[in-house]
Amino acid sequence: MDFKSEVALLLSNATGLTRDAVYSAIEIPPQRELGDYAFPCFLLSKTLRKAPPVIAKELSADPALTAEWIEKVQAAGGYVNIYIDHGQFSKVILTDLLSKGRDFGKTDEGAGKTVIVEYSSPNIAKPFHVGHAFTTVLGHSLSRIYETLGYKVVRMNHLGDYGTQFGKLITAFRLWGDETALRETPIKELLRIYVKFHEEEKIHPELTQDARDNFKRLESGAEEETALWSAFRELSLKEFAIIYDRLGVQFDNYNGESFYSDRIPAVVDMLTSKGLLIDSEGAKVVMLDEYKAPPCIILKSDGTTIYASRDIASVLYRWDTYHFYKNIYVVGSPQALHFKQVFSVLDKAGYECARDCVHVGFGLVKFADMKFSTREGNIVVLDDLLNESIAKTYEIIKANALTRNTEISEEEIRDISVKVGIGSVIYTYVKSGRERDIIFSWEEMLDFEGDTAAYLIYTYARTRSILRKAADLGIVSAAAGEDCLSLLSSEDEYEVARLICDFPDAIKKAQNSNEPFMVARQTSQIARAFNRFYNNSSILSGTDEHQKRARLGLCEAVCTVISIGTNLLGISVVERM
RNA sequence: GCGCUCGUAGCUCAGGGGAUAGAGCGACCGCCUCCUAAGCGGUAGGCCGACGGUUCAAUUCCGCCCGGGCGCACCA
Repeated sequence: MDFKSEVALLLSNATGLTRDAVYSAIEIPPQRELGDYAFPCFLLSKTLRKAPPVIAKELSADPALTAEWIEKVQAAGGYVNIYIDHGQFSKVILTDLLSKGRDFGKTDEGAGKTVIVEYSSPNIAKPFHVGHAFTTVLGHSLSRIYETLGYKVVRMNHLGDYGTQFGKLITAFRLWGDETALRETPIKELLRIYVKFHEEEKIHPELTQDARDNFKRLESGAEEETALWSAFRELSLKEFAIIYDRLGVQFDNYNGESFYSDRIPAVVDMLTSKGLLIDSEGAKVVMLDEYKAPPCIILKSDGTTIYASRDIASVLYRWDTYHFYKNIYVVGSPQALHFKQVFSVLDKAGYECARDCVHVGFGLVKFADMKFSTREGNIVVLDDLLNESIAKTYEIIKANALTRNTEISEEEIRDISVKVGIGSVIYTYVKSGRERDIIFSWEEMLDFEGDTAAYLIYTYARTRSILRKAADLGIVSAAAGEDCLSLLSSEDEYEVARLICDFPDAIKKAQNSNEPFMVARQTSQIARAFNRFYNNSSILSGTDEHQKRARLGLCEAVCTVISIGTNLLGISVVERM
């Protein structure tokens, strides 16, 4: 039973408005004292030609607005405030959750639809930095959110694995490469020779031509060059795999730029045959004035292709292969124009699927007083960030275990540190709207009392601890549908139930706007409400058996929701901390 | 110059036509003989960047301006 839509039904009967119209007009009052649902009467004042407060008064006395779960209906200014029976509300929502368990929030609204999520997409032979982590974390979370709503998700890692830099790498490796180093620390070695190439190039300009020739040979499939390129790619990928493993991320395929390169000529042919390709300053472009965008370059003046052409090829390939419902690109906001151009070109060429392509942008990653021994330039490598976070988390947990004198093994402390340390980094990426720049600050992200992963994980561990204790005491949690659940009618208990009730909706909103933070926010609100309840009420030490079992049921419900929420964000929880 | 985006509490961020604008951090004051005090409560703190417009109602929508960020053809 959905209380809001039941309220809408009653109001619809009383007012003559459609149920949908009422449903969308219903508000949640700003103060608890004002009831649980409110209907603003302003929109009726014109047709009824009465003042809103008058309408509210009349409506609140309407016999149509009665039900056994409605406590009272009260007019307040231009609003009709509806007070529902909190115990019954709690029982209904907890019954729903307890019967579904980890499936709570799942729907099949996406059944039969395929969503492609392109994310992560690092460059081969380059370090994986904190910007890559942003797309990786977002894309991973979005994938899980879509899956929860029944969509089939294809996770694509569009690797930067092609282009003239590979000619340079081949040249450089033949001159200065170290086989052993390449195998041990591939990216470090590749970066080393890449940097050396650029230094040497200044003194020996002939290297540039050699690199170009190598890339040309690679493009035409020459055996030696292809073998080297392939080795660079595979070894880099092996190193990325370690990072993905740490983040708990996986992909369905790694079709990068190289994969699409031989599909570009078809794009050029298609655009040519449709008469969209125009000569401009030596390059071939598609004009996009009607889309209020600058021309999109398809072929450079030297006749070679450019990233826009590759992205167009990839959309067409994906459409042919998956007939996607949505094709999502989790790529930094600065590339907004590029995607607008790519999608516009496809739209202009008559491809309807262009409208189902969406660029999900995100902001910059910044640091507040963090000292990193940055290896190259001012990029921060993700591994360094994770290691540092884990180390600092370890110190905090270790210190706390000592002061609290808990018996906890060194091994377990290490395990908790890894999960909380990595979770803290992930949470920083998903705690606010993705378009915002984010700032890493140890003080903030590792504050165990703030809006952080640690707080969330701690709350989860706390619910687990209570559930374990209850099992020891032989107290059985209330099951779905049990009447004792309606004992959960206090302010604190109702607040938790209400927030849990909104959780599935938060997942849908997150999907709709491609904003994982909506799940993060709802989850953290539930955790906070639970801690308030925990602080004010004793769960296991009461005298009323029914109440104990009901409260334990609430505890179990919160445990389940936090576990679902953190899982959707890609954060791991621990049994105790 | 054009385009996109943002401007809300000291800081980091939610909200998004409607009833007294919220949360976390920080500051101040409190709460453990009791299930994890890594918790909780309270207080202080806002002309929601400025000005106009639409509306019964604007922090929210529209316009203009100011300020920050980003992007504007052969890199990705």
